[in-house]
Amino acid sequence: MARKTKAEAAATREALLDAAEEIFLVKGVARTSLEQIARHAGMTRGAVYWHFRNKADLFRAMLNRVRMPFQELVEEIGDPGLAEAPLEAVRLACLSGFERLERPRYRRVHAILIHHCEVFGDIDPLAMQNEMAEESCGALRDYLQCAARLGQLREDLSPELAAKLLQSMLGGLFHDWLRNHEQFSIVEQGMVLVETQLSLFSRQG
Amino acid sequence: MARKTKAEAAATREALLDAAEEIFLVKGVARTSLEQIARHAGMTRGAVYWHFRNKADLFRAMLNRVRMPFQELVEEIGDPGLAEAPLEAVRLACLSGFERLERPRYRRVHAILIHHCEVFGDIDPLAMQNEMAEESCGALRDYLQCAARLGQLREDLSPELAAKLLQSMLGGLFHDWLRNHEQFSIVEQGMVLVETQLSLFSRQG
DNA sequence: CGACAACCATACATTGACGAATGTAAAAAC
DNA sequence: GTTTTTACATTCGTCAATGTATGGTTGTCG
Repeated sequence: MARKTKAEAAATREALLDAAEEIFLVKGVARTSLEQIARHAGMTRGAVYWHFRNKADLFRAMLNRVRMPFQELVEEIGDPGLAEAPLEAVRLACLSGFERLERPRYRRVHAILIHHCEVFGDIDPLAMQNEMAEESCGALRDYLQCAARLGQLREDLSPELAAKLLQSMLGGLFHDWLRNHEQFSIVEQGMVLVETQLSLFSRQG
Repeated sequence: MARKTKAEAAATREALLDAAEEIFLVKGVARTSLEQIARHAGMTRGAVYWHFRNKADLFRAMLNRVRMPFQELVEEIGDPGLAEAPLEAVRLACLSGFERLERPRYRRVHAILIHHCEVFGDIDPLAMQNEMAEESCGALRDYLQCAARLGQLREDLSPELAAKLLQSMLGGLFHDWLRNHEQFSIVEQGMVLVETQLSLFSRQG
């Protein structure tokens, strides 16, 4: 095959990743061959093995397009008055996260990671989920501890417990929605749940 | 090979299912061959193909050993005074469910279904999870509606919303614990979360 | 304006899992 | 006691997927 220009080569790389997302989501990671991915992108396996060493490498590249640490969601808001309103910061961060998840690429990749892949090669999706969970839980705990210091939490509720409650609820919602996103809108439903949960946490709930 | 007695044959069938559970949990369903299952049970693939038509059939048989509908958990309690205390009924049902999950067989099979298998053959684990989720959510809604009629819920909280909140929280807890059960005890941690959530729901929280 | 290396297609070798066919020895049935 | 069936073990053909080696253009850089 003839050599492509650098931009064209980068485009076929993205096309391969797009095709992988779509097929992984439908057939699962284990049951999709590199041949199917290549054909769906209008290429052959040669292109795949040029851009990626193997399926695990391709999988990692797919994940790297959608990294979304929790801290980024808060910084993304950029409101400087949030240090005194940690509960509102959590609310806005959830909103920001939900809106991102509605973008097809984010939704698909997270659905694949959580619901459509097993361990394979040197990839351990459960370990990745553990990292994500611990990171978000830690961030939530920080904000709720801050809220507790400011007296914005019920006195009979420890911030650690509230953080775990909220994190479990968010995780459950996340899983449910990723299982089939057509059942409900995660922005609408999620914000209703987050707001009622936070109002139950707050002093004058 | 020599023929075994009926009891011995049933025992090897169970041994094959036990072996499948253990290996599925470690290597994932897709990456374990029937050969590995048979060898781990001290048999060969011939035994597997005698007792099961194929891998999907074996998988279904594995699931059938641990069916646990939500309603059963309530009936299992058998306390007749529960019609007037629906929140307590929910609490006890959660306790009963948590205790069951700590039994290795239940824990392993659910972990496999949720975290260690993709679609394969005519098996769709996500559809099964959907059924489980809708069933438990429906049951929770019934109990919380009952609680609302009895005036045991905060007036500013609809029972439907409370049910979704609780169901999401339980689902998140469920997923987190099944991901690695050594992180915490689901009976202890789960009951703390359920009780605080229910107390936040109740009128004099 | 060459020469090289990038970009991808094609062909080939290897692996390993499945499923079916067949063998067999003992338990059940009569 | 003979026959039949059960409960496996063994073997083998097939096929799909992987990985590698190789070839052929054509951008791109000195």
